[in-house]
Amino acid sequence: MAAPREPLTRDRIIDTALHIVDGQGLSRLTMRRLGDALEVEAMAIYHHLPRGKEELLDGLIAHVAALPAAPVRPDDERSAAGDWRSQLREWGAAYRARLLDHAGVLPLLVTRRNPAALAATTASLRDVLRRAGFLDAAAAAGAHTLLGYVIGHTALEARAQAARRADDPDEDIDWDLRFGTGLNVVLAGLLTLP
Amino acid sequence: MAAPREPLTRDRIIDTALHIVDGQGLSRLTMRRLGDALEVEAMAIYHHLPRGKEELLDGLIAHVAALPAAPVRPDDERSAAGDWRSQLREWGAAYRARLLDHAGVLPLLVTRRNPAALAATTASLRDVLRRAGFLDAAAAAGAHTLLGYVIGHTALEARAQAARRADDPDEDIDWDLRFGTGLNVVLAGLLTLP
DNA sequence: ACCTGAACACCGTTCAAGT
DNA sequence: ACCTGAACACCGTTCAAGT
Repeated sequence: MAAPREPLTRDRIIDTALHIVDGQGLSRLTMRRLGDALEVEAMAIYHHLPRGKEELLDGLIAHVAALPAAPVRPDDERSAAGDWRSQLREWGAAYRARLLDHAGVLPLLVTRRNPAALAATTASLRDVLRRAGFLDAAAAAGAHTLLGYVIGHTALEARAQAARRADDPDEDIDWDLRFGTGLNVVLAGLLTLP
Repeated sequence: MAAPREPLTRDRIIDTALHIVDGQGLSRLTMRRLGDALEVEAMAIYHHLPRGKEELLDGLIAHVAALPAAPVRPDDERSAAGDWRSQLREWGAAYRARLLDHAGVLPLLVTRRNPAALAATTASLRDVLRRAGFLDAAAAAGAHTLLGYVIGHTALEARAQAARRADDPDEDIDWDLRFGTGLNVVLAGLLTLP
């Protein structure tokens, strides 16, 4: 008797696709290979993702990029004024780690596809800054500055790690330190906003 | 008599490819279409770019991303101390404009391909900061912070512009202003570096 | 040296058909 | 409702052949 196959699901499809991207790279993600990994014909995927590969890539972005900055408790009394800096430092470290874990998805984040995928994260950053006392306009601009830095700097890091090989060890950068330094620069600069 | 065809050249190939990407998007850049645009069979391209499409994309990145921050004159006496800020503001505006002009190449900048393409730009930024009086370590970190911000924020902008349509005018962001605000945040924060 | 033609092993996707 | 098989219009690339 055949093993009772797990039913095909949108979530399971996207999880499996992410696994392929993480393990073999974005260019190896094909509908046929994804079908193989799901033990199904490639065409079955279209039943759950009618827009095909476009929808699959949109799903990958949404899965990786939606990491909010604010903790679940929206009005934590214990968070002293000024604590927003360490909260954003923690968020930045977590977001960077997530992007590096799924570095194959990074190029998709810079495409015009699924532009809404970062809306929740941006809104969350804006809220943190607003609660810290920033005016609306400053909070909105600060959120974009922060997110832009984190995504861009992490992209530079991912690129540089590809160049690091035995015959080119002259550039020996501590990326943990460098990311933290830059994040502190941005956080310090936010204080100059009106 | 047939028109004397312009000889095929590495530069002409990459220029034509960039034209296709700018006009039709990265996904429409195929070796066959590129051959058509060059009035040549696609296979002729391989004679000038032996590594094929990989080398073509590497060339696109190098062509778009290598915009130095320092002017040609490396030791301009007239540049007063403190003028480095406006110099970096000008560079940032120019770099952003270039990335937006070739937004289709942006995803390639976040891939692991051609990791050396940003080396010249990074070195140039480091030099500007060093001449402004920053210590070596601070100049290196500051260069990455700046470049990361500019690339990341511009990527956010390119994404957002894809979402802007008639039925979604609630988010009406002045991106020129927003980019400048964030750049000023980063520049102000650099002053906190040792 | 430079380009072509034909061929190979792949793609994403449609569509009628099965259960 | 959910999946399959065959087919279509494409890809990137190799390789022998032309000039």
